Amino acid sequence: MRQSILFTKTLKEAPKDEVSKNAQFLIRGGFVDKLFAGVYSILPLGVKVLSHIEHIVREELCRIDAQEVFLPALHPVENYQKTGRDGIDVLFFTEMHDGKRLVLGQSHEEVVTPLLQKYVQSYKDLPKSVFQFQTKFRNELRAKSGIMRGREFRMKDMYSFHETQSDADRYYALVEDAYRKIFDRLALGEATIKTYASGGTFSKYSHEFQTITSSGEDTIYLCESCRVAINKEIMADVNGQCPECGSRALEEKKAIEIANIFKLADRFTNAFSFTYTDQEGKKHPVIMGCYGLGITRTLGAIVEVHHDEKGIIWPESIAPYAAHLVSLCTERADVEAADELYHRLVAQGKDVLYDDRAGLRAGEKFADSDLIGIPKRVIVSPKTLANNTVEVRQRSGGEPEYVSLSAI
RNA sequence: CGGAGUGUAGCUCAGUUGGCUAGAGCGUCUGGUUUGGGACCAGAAGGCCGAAGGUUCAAGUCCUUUCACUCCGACCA
Repeated sequence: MRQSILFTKTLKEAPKDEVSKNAQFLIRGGFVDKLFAGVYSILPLGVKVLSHIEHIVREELCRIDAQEVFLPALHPVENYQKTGRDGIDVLFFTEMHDGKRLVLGQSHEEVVTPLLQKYVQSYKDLPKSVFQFQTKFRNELRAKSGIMRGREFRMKDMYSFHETQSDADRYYALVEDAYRKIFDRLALGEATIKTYASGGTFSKYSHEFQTITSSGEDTIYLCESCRVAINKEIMADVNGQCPECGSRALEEKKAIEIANIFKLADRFTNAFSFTYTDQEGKKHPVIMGCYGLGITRTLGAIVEVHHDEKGIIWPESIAPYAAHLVSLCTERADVEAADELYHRLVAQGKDVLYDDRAGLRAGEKFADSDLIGIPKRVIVSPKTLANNTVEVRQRSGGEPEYVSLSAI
């Protein structure tokens, strides 16, 4: 991608009323734009990062036999009346011309449960797991923390269906393991802590995945030896002890919940009379689990964890581009040499952002490159061309490396 | 929905006890000089001062209403 054709521009200053680092850098770098409180446009660079995050999530979920679907965002209100959730206050309502009431999807139990019901009748049809990437709508009382709490946001949600609770528990553990791998690949593994949280009616606890960051909205208590944490909301229920080792040596941290896993038992399947027939011909309620992972929020969390005073430092796995080719060339012959290098990299299948903008000084280009945060920077200039090299630098710092043009 | 704060140029902000023909920096456009860390010089364009009422000879400035945004609560992925 030639940077000269990119329609977004970087900003020198952050919008005055954005406080959170994720919002400041994502807006300044041209990854997102705020339309109004809690509602953001995702711009070309942001789309690249988001799609890389989703690619990783998709790969790991497919490994545990989950199947991708894409469910509607418009839901008939009747489904919520069946589950008794038509009164919850985060729902956005709208209606059709004939007055039929609709809900803008805030979650998809009310859609996915009757969907699977159409295909699952027998124990032979279980277990099943489906997931999607969706825009969720939640009428938050207050949007805040940049893209971390929006009224419209992207989320991966997954639902699994089982014969028994023990099979659901087995899958729950598989999802936990898949999430661990996802967070490792997103360079959030270190900072992301499995956290005990309130479980609702059907299990003692649910589990959240909390990324430790000062801009987080949740307070968790971290047990260093187990690397698990307890959400403040249930500290009283666990008597202030780590549920795994009983330790009381817990450290208070601010964190942002980027994912959760939840046992639903027959909470939703009962509402739709969703049963399966076992070997003896008896009917049983299908047992469900649900597993959320906030894609937009994860994007924000990664920026919160990986930045310095100059800008974002993307992990390689999700960087918008594999490399930032920064040209400082002005003379025609040099510019042509830089162009040629860019075309060579593209021909090699490398996804490169090429700063070919004319008339900018080196300082401006470097500052933009720091802000955008592509981990590898390749500088081509009259100086390097005179030696038949390019200069390669890591965004994270360290000494430059000079690579011969013939080696590229 | 309670508390606090902010709305002035594309962006960040000045604007004193009401006197404004509304400013600066950045960005944009023209020309010139520069060219490895947001450089410099000269010029130009760009504003219904969030919106609606009101007070006044006079309102960006005071009053009322309203809308929006940010932060702190409550609530929530």
